[in-house]
Amino acid sequence: MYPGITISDIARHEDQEVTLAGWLYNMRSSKTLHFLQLRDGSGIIQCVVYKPEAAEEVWNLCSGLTQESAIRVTGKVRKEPRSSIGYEIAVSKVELVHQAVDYPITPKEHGVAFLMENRHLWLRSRRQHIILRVRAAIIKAIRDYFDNNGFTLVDCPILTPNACEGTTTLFETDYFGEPAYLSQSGQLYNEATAMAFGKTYCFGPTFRAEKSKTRRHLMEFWMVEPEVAWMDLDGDMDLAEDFLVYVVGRVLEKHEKELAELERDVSFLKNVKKPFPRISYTDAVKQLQSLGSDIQWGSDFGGDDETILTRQYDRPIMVHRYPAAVKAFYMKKDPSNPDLALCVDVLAPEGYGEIVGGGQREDNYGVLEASIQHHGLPLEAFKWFLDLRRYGSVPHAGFGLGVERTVAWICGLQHVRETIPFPRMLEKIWP
RNA sequence: UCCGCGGUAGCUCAGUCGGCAGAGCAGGUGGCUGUUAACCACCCUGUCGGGGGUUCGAUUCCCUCCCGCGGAGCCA
Repeated sequence: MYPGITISDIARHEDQEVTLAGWLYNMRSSKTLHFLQLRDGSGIIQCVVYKPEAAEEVWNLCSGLTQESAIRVTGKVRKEPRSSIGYEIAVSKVELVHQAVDYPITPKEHGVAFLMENRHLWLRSRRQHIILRVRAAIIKAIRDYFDNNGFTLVDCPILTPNACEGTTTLFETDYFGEPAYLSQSGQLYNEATAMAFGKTYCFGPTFRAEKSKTRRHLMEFWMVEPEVAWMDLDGDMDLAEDFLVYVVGRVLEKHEKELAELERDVSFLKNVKKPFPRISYTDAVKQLQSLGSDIQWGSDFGGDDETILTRQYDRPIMVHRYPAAVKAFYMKKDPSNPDLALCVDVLAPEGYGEIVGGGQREDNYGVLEASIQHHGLPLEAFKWFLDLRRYGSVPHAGFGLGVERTVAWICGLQHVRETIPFPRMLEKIWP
């Protein structure tokens, strides 16, 4: 058995008798008519049972159907101008495969807590369905961009022996009696693969055990991380800009209708064109202060600062050269001012904030070794990483893009929890 | 971890200045020849988050715990 004709494909079967397999999304009835809304994962179509023309057992079976019961419906595909998809099914036969009892998500309003408890069922709802399809399209566009531009996919390990950056809290697991940690970034391993392949990217889940409880945080999230040998910070910004323009353009090109169904105002997305404003951290701080923020040079932006700053622009902005003191140990210092790191964050507009973080890496053995020690990290754990600076060290750079934040931004969502099928949130790991 | 808001029917919520708990939806029954979160009528539904306290009486006031939501910090 293999699924046959799908609803998305129904236009090619006009005036033919077809059998569709799916679930009953909703039903409305009157004395002589049943309107079955059939959902098959590819779409929803209305199936009409007209009593005077229907077999008695078909009519009676439909009278007892419940929301989300599994059925096979046979009937003729006919053009119907009143239908939102232009077609409906004139039913001749219905087979009940499984009767659902008391499906909890009714076609009415529900609260987020209830829906998250029923996330395994919520995925069947129209809005969630659209969001996850757009997510899939975004991921496809990301892969296509790198695959078509000379990058090799070289994935990084998820189980790691030590903290990559030594800054954030990691999930610890037991690795045959030794502690191991779930990766929070493929960054360090990516530097090794870039020295082997030139242009690489990794794409997978990453884990942060931080007690973050905001609309922008998940404990488990997906990140794509390109890394390029012989690339400096300016090249890194060129790449991030070109990449984001491509991804947003691809989604708009193929999924604008879905975004409209999510009531996304796509005008901001249509502004995602080169060039993105490139603002130094120092200038951004001055700009924020003139806008009323009490931020001081040297501290990282707060959520409000990011929102205030991004609202000044009509497209993503790239803020570069943050104070080295607030950045990771592997960031290369700006030769013209060693208090600054050669790094960049891309901030999405409309208050969505940081979706990309990256920069140029320290390629000098002695400087990197000192930085590891300065950050209080164990040198022996980074021996292999230092090796990359002993054997043909070259300038290199890269960045990481958070998939869920990108999906939230493109879809215009309030919270990242709807951008992944089963979000892992603070102290909430069910379903 | 901290700050704020909340927990009342299966769901979304109202309400009780301390005195028999109430709407809509869902579910059930009946009605309606084209519905689009269909509509109309009737019926059914409660540990008012848990524990303790004050009180003649607590769902309501107080304390405490649990859970949820929003935000901060940190980050993608």
